[in-house]
Amino acid sequence: MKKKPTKERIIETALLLFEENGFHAVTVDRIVKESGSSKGGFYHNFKSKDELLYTVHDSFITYILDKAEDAYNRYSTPAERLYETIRSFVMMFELYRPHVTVFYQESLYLNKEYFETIKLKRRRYKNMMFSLVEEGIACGEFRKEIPVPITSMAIFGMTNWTYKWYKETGQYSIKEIANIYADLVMNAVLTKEASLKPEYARFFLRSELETS
Amino acid sequence: MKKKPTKERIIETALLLFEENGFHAVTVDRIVKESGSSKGGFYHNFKSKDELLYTVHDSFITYILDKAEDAYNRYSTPAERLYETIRSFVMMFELYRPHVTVFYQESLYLNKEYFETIKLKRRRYKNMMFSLVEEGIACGEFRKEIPVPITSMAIFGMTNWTYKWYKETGQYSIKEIANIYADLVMNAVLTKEASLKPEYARFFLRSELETS
DNA sequence: TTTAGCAGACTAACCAGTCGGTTAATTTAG
DNA sequence: CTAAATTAACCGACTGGTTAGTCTGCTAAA
Repeated sequence: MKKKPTKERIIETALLLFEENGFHAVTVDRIVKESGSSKGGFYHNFKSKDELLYTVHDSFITYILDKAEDAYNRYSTPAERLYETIRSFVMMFELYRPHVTVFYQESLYLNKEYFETIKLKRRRYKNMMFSLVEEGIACGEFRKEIPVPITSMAIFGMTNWTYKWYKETGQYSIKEIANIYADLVMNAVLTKEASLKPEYARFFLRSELETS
Repeated sequence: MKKKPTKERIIETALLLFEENGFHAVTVDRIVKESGSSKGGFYHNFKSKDELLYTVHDSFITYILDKAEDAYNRYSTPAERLYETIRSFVMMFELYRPHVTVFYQESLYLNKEYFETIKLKRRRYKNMMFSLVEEGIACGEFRKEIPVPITSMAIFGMTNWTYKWYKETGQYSIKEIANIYADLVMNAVLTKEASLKPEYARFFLRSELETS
């Protein structure tokens, strides 16, 4: 049984403590104690408590940017891309819910320089969603009466909010939730014609009656 | 020119400071200074810094519960009730955005007893949304394949998230945003038949072409 | 020998809350 | 109505506890 490196142990412990108690309510002494490390160990691996917070932020946004680019490259129509982006984002909560919580809850407390770096990556993610919706409207798959920025932020809100309530032990699996969210969004944005395309039928949930 | 009472001035100042900097990054000394009061004035009006945080929380949740009950009583079909609830919720941001920010951002730091009180009211609001969706499915206006809890939380997420990005100076007015959100949700949840009812036509945005 | 990694006692700064005192309003007594 | 007494509202210097970060030193690997 080989022990994980100190740095990793500190990050993992801090992540869970920050999630539950908030950045300011968690002391370095507590992180150090619960991760089985020491003040010396902590400040050997991190310049400051702020740098630790930044590390947690960056690991998540880097991961999710990667996933979104992936969904974009694997599919060719806006409808498919949006569908996959939403599903992969929601399914990410299985592994990264604590990261997301800290990301959205504690970013206020990031130092100015750290905050700027994160903001850039965050903006890149936002722009990807805007483009997705814009392309969908441009090619006639999405309804043209829904404005790009508001629709995009609505989708973000719906998916991001999951961190506030999702529990692994809940009655719906993360995959089911992902499919429901994707269904809701596709119903909300697709034009009538696009939603009737047989190759897009897979986007929609089926009611029990239809299956019989 | 009569001055507002100390208590109000403290609440208003604290609200803005908490919103921008977070509860723990704002000291009582700073609140006192920027509101033109003093330590004595502060502790005369509040038992503790925690009680001030509670006051801010309670004023918002009480207001929004009221609005939701109102929307419920003024209309008689689930579709109309949901439509109005969403619109009144989003329009609330015009006045209460700082409250909402503090409500969702700093509730971690509420004392146990205070937190319990707020949790009860929060739960009442959640239950209202669940009932709304449930009744819509039961009477056949909403699609029966969308599960009540997930759909409800999706609607919450979409609307609540607004506090993260809404600016009064943005290109869309709060009323426009409210109408767009309501359109998206109605498209997502209504059955085909319900959405064709002429009395529900007002729920949907019209594209420029249709108006000519 | 050197140095990376870590341990833990120590410190300086910060901050929520206290306390003794002041002023202004309201109530009571004559 | 007037003076005295009481209370509400407020002021700001001070304190005691807390906490991020430092520093000296130890151990084991290179």
